[in-house]
Amino acid sequence: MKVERIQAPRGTKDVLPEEAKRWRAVEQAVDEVGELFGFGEIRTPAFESLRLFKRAVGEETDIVSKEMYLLQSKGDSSEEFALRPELTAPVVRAALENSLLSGQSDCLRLYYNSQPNFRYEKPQLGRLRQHHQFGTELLGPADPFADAETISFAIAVFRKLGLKNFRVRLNSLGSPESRAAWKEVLVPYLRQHFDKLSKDSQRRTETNPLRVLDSKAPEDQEIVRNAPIILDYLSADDKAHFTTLKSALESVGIECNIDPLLVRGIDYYTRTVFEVTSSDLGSQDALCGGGRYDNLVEQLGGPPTPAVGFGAGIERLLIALEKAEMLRLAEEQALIYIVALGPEAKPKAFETAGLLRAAGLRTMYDLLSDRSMKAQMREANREGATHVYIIGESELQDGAGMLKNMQSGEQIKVAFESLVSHMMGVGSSEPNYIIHHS
RNA sequence: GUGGGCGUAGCUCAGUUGGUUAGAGCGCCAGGUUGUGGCCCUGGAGGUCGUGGGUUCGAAGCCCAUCGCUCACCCCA
Repeated sequence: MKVERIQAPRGTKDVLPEEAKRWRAVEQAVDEVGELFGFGEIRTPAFESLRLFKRAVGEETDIVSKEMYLLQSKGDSSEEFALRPELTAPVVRAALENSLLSGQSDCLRLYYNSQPNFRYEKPQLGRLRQHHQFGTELLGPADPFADAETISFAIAVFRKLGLKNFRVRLNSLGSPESRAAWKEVLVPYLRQHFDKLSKDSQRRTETNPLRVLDSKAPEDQEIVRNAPIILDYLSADDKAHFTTLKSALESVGIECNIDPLLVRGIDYYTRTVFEVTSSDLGSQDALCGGGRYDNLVEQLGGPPTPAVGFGAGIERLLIALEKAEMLRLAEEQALIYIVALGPEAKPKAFETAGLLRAAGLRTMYDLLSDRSMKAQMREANREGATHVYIIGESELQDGAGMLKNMQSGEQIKVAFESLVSHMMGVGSSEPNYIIHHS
């Protein structure tokens, strides 16, 4: 009988047990940093009203115009939905919907962890159709230290995980007024060199001139290099904001590369934009991207509320950590493997495992039927058992099993009823991962 | 979306200009040790050569399509 195998959808990945340990290490690090910074966790639905993204991210952006998964809705609702391609808009929506902003003059500090995002793209290493992000959103503060706080949150996670070979790129896109002034100079400049620009950049000159700046096409490089830069068109306030941010980051040892060519593909950004890239990643090298979005909350129907945040890709972070061989998982705590010989021993093994587990001791036993001692021992060894507790016919008779230390090979008889207390002296409660820093 | 590379056992890979029963290492299972793991020795299981067509006396190798991975672009986390 030949049955067609159904595959996982293109651009999605299964996370298997070994890999899942690495995921948990990253997720733990994010939660710890969130705790450390006093941010509260938020989780939002995987799909939202399509209008949310059209309004927030921008209808002309690639993300909205060609990368969204649209959902067909049942019933008579004419509402269209989309799997979320990013998290800032949903988080802002949730904050407004749950009145998190009203009645408090303080700022709202939110973070999210391991949240799936969906974009219909051609898959590549580090570019999936479903990928996961952690990130933050600070709603309320206009202060440049909020920008510094945001970047430093991201860096704290990376440092905690021992990531190296990463670089922070920073730029300011200015307030809408500054940007308009700059565009008035930039667009004529690009038109002036129109013939020499790459096809893509010619198109972008009209649709999204900012994006010409981070073109990688060789023929664009010189034109881009001599193009008017936004930093020269910033208002006094924009400039002061940027300067304060730069020195704040410097004061905590976060090195930034000011990159006037850094633009980002989402419409809502104002002033600060930044990106963290890794040299261990190939062409999809952005680990984290974010910036300030002072007008978005209002655009989504809230009160005028300045805000800043970032999103970071977990799959990419894991690739970078693996390339640099950074994330080492520590050896596990004690593990007891019960070897049961014969059908009479199995119930006793199950019962004993229950007692050990109730006492917080990791315990396993063979789930296959009637396997030889050799097979069970081999599996115990493979699973990394520190101890094996053997229950056979004679052990059942005299009420005591054989406890073997797998490292030394020594074995002693331990009565069924005293096994738990005996093992309690052996177990440890080490954390299940450690991180190497150099 | 555009252009290039790849697809042989669970994994990493061999497979000579198309030529009989498609191989290795690791892993897995069993035996050597009638109730003792790791090391060693012996044996075994496991492959519609990604899938579907085509060319040919004959295809893992050639041609076409398709699926998947991958690299660069586009875009981005």
